[in-house]
Amino acid sequence: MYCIVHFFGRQVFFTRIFMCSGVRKDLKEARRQAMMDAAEALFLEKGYGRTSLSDIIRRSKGSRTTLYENFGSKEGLLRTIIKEACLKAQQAIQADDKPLSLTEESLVDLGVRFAAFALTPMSLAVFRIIAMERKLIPELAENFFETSILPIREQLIRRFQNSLDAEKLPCSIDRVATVFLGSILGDLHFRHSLGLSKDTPEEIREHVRSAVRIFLNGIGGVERKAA
Amino acid sequence: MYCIVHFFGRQVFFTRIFMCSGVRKDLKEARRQAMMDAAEALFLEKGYGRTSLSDIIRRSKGSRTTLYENFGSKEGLLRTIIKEACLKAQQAIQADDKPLSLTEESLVDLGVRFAAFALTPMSLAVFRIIAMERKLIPELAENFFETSILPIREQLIRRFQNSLDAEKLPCSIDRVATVFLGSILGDLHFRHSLGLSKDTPEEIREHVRSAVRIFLNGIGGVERKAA
DNA sequence: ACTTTCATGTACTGTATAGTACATTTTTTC
DNA sequence: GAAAAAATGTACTATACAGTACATGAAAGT
Repeated sequence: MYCIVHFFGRQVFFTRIFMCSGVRKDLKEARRQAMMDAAEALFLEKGYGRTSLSDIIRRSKGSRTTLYENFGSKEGLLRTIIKEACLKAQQAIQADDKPLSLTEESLVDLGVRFAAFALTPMSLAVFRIIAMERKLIPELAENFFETSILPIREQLIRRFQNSLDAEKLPCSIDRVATVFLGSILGDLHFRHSLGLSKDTPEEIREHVRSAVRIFLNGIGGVERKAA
Repeated sequence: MYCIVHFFGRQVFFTRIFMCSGVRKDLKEARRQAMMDAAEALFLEKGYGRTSLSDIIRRSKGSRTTLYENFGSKEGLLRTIIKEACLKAQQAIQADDKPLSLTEESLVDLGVRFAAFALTPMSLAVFRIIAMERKLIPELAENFFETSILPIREQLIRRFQNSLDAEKLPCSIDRVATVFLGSILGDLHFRHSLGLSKDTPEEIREHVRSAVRIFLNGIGGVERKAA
């Protein structure tokens, strides 16, 4: 048995593999994975509509037949990619479930990790694709939201419920969490979605720090200043 | 002279017009406008990639030749539509330049008008299209940002400069304005871009009110609470 | 009224592409 | 080691579409 392994960026696949028995499934799986990697890369790069199956086949060094056996159609491939992306997002977020105290530093850290995740080329591309193809895959749009933003919001809500006096807040805990996340991500996500700017990690941290400061003041329960 | 006027939804165009002299230019302009209306509607509905020129020609009851004479190419048509949308946005925002005091009611009103504008099907569609085609029309992406978000932010910044003591703020005035707008729009725009939910005006107002309250507390300049 | 000019409509071309059918190669089974 | 089964590669089909060329028809000038 021998195999030739190609490296294409972060993408690994096998060709010309003469195997001992029982390895077939692995090969099939490897091909499938190679196709998904290629499709993912191309969808991120050019979007769903502009990516042709031939592109994907070329890049993955696979074949049309294999693609159709694994995914059934172009749409099937898209669904698989998006689902996988959601799964990855979920795992990344769960792995990131650090204990959270309501100090500036702690919230800034949470915010920066959240922003860093949401501004990943991957996250942005998935967002764009779903925004565009939302009529094709509406249930995956929900899935995306539920596995990316919602877990973080719920983590925040739990934390707030334990530490904040709901009576003294200017609005419900749910809204507090929503407003907080929005203030962190709103501007950044909007600009990055449009490909307008690529803020440095330092700039992002500074922005998040500003948002956190205003937020912590904001839920402090002191009387407002009118001008 | 007589003309037959067709109504197709909000779209008006003329066919079979036998005119007195000098009206030709008007007809040409009407045709051009009909095409832009049709293209706009279709781009909003199906996106740029999924809309074919034949669709647009059919819907506008115009002809291929006219389309190419007016816009040169499909991309030219897209550019025209986006530019026009930016222009409309700019006008809508300028018309909306009410005097602003830093009271809760005043900021809620501003926020609600801002959100209402940004969550318009039109605004969302333009956003989606630019996000998707940003590599085709990068300068229009900038243009979009500069004519939609930026004017409002600058209006806020001017207002803040007049009324707030920069020394007492937790961060620069620019960031204050950015964070404020983000806290209002972040969550709403994200969900609406994905087509996930259609909040009622009441819900939007409640959300904006929450954001404004937290914000006004937040810039109050009091010491933060740590937990 | 006749010609010129401009606007419009339509038929066509070349290309790209999703999906299918079949041929080829590799692995398993006996 | 030959036949069967499975996986893979490739050639093809049908279609959709952007863009072009040309034909048709109406208004303007004289």
